[in-house]
Amino acid sequence: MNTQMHKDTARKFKALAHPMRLKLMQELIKGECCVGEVQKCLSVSQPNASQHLKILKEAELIESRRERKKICYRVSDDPMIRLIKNVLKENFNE
Amino acid sequence: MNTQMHKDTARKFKALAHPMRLKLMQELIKGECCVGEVQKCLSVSQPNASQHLKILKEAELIESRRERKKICYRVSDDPMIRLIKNVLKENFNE
DNA sequence: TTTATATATAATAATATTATTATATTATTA
DNA sequence: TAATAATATAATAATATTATTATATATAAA
Repeated sequence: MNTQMHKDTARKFKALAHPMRLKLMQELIKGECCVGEVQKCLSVSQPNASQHLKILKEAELIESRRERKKICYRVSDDPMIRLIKNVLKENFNE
Repeated sequence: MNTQMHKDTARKFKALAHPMRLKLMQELIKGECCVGEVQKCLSVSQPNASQHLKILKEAELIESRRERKKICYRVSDDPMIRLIKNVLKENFNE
């Protein structure tokens, strides 16, 4: 009964526990996005997009790279990603 | 892009986004438990056990039945349960 | 019908999360 | 080097979550 593992796993679930961040993951699973694209796609303010991306990044669910002026985000190679894909498949037929 | 579905899914993730509730699910997946057993097993106060159980129940992840003086909780037949089992398998080898 | 047992709820203070607004950083272009 | 574009961070007020304490409810036993 490793409590640290429970904390880590709960942290990832917490990162996913927001409708906007779920939509965000859904988009990133389709393919890499920069912040501006996220903003447009989810109709959200720039700082809010940045904040939500940060939360997902801190949970190690996504990663980023710079491409000239833009920062591109993509899903990371985390076992949780496969599970999220399954959730999306079940709930959204994707 | 069904927003209601995103809300519902986020609600379930939110219910799972707490170390104690993860442990709780882990125990309930092993088999039905009454509140007193949960209390002992997780070393938590009686009201706190009740509150966490309530949150999982409202997310429709668990169900309950009365057995004389006790209330027994069990995992519900929700597609999310299978995913949680996979998470536990990956993270805890269970 | 009083007492004990098992669980739930209410009230609450401490902490965390959220969206918004303003500002800063970083990289490119003029 | 000044201006612009793209993104991040800081500050903050509103709201939500959390654990704790006290109290209530519901069932069973004496």
